[in-house]
Amino acid sequence: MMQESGPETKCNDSAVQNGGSTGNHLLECSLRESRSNGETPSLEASAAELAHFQQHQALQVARQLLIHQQQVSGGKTQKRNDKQPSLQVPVSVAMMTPQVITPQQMQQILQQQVLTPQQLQVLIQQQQALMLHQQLQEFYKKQQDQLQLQLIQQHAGKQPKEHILQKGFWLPQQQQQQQVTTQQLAFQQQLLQMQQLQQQNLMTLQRHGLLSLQPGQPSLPLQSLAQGMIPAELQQLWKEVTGSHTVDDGACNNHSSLDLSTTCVSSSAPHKPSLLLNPHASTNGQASLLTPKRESVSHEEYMHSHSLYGHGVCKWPGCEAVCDDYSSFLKHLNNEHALDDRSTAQCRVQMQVVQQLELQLSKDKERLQAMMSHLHVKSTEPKASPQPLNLVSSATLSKTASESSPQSLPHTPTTPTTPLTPITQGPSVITTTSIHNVGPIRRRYSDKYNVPISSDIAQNQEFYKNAEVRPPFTYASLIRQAILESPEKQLTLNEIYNWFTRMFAYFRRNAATWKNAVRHNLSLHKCFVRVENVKGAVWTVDEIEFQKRRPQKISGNPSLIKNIQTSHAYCTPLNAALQASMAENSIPLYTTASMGNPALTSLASAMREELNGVIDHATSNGSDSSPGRSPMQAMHHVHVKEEPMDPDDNEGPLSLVTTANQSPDFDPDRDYEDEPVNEDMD
DNA sequence: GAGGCCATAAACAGGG
DNA sequence: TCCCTGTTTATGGCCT
Repeated sequence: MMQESGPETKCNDSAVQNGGSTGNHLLECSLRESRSNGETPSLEASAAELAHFQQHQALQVARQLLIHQQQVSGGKTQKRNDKQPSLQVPVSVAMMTPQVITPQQMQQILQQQVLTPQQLQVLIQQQQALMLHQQLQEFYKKQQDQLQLQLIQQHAGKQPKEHILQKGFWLPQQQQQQQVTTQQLAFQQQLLQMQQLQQQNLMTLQRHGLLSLQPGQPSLPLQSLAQGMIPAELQQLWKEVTGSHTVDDGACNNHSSLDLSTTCVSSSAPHKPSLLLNPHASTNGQASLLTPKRESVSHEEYMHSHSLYGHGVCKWPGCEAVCDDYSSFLKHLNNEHALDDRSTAQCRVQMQVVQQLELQLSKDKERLQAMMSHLHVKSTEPKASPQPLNLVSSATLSKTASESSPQSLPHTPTTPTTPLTPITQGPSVITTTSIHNVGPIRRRYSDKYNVPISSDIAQNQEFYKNAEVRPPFTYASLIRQAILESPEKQLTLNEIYNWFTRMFAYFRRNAATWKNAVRHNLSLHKCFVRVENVKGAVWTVDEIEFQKRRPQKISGNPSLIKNIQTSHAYCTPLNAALQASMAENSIPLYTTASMGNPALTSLASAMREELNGVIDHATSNGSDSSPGRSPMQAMHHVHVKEEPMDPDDNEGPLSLVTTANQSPDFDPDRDYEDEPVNEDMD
């Protein structure tokens, strides 16, 4: 009745002409499939209704995306008859990639290795967003035309015969006319409903973490939604670059719907979703709201791909609810973080955080460029890895990791996360190596140097847990940290092993090697005391011995002092710069910044610790200048809690119990020993 | 170049 | 016998 063959064929053709992207192709397949079900005239009406419904679904998503783009591009009032083909590229995208890059150009970029995988990912996502936008513009326009045409046809009653199928019976003529009017009303109601749903969907997108992107990435939900619509070449390129597990884009699985099924699906009839957003390229291990349930992809693979879920904990800002498995997490997500005022407010806050981070990043990048140009420092790694913005020399991480891992551990720049700066593009920071050292260095830091191991581990806990990167600390420092983190300040050897494997992904390999080293260090260093226990033997830390390890040299060797001071002097202005930048961008340290944002939390923590260190450093220079106490010891003094000291002991911070467990990420009430340990990985 | 620190490897012994 | 734990020695790299 609706003469649907014409417009739909046009629509399909246009979809193919637009590059045959996966998403449109899926939609087209779906539409075509639905039409194929209604070949006989008697079924034409129902088929049309089905197609209508599917179009309605597709239109919802399309409009939702367009509206978001309108909001991004200036908050223009949405018009239902938005037929303007003008491409409103989001600012963040337009700034980066004003044009769609062809696959050939992308290939060229890849061959030239100008970009890091992270940069490439961002670029690809931007490209996806652009292409999706274009496709959706066109698709949406055609859908609008088609819908209007249908409305006009219904209204004018020009159909030769109106076969309205309702409940399986043919209606009399009066009922048919009434049905037409009813349809019109329903149609208008649907259109109104669409607008409401668009808003809901948008909020759901934010709720599902789409806006909690890493700094440097455009805060654009489209990039995730667009992942199913990239051209095959880009997908292939991206597969090659990231090696990420992607799902083959051949089959259309109706279970491959969205995590936001609560809105998209529930808002419609329980039909098979016609628009499938392909969960392609869970890029960078980062989250997408897409939680495909395809059988070809293991469920656990995607457990780690949801940015709101990690290590069995809901990462919704301020939540941290423990979810045993992914399904329980989803239940929790839908129950506890449903669309309400609170979640909406949190989303807004998160949006602001992301925006501020992006702003901060851009400013700091400019500042960095100015600094580097001023210092004539050659950009360390223009195509290289995201350097961790670690107060430890980031080069140490990679250097030591690569150096002492003959098994060629994957210390690639594409590790899941990096300390403090999960994704940065280009040289994020001037490392100490790039300034002070030329060539490889090998240095590991004990607590006696300028970086408290507790704070570093606490700040980069997730990084160390996930990335097989060697921590830049000695075995002795790590062992000590493990012992001091324990409630009773004593651990058995096996518990030390467990701490290593639990805290560091690096130590989940080559167990024989590092375990031997642990035993060796325990025996070798006098600071580790073996105490016979009822259950066996436990190891404790003799802080006196630990602090005495190299006091004379540090206090007596001017070069060492200078080195430490240099390091310290380097860290302090860095944090000052960070603080200034955050202040400049009005990022409160302990409010929104720390609200579920590990990066900012870490920054704040690092700055807090560093400021403590500076204060204490100044104090120690003045009053506490006892010989044998290194500047680091003085700094460390901030992080230690003095216990009743032996009055006869004048050796400085003796009998100290570090308060490492007061680090931001440490939960003193948490029984780490009860946690599952990767014993099987040995 | 010497000395120290550290990582790694290995041998060895004792106990469960 | 095997494994775990603990000790000791040797070697090499890196740094000061």
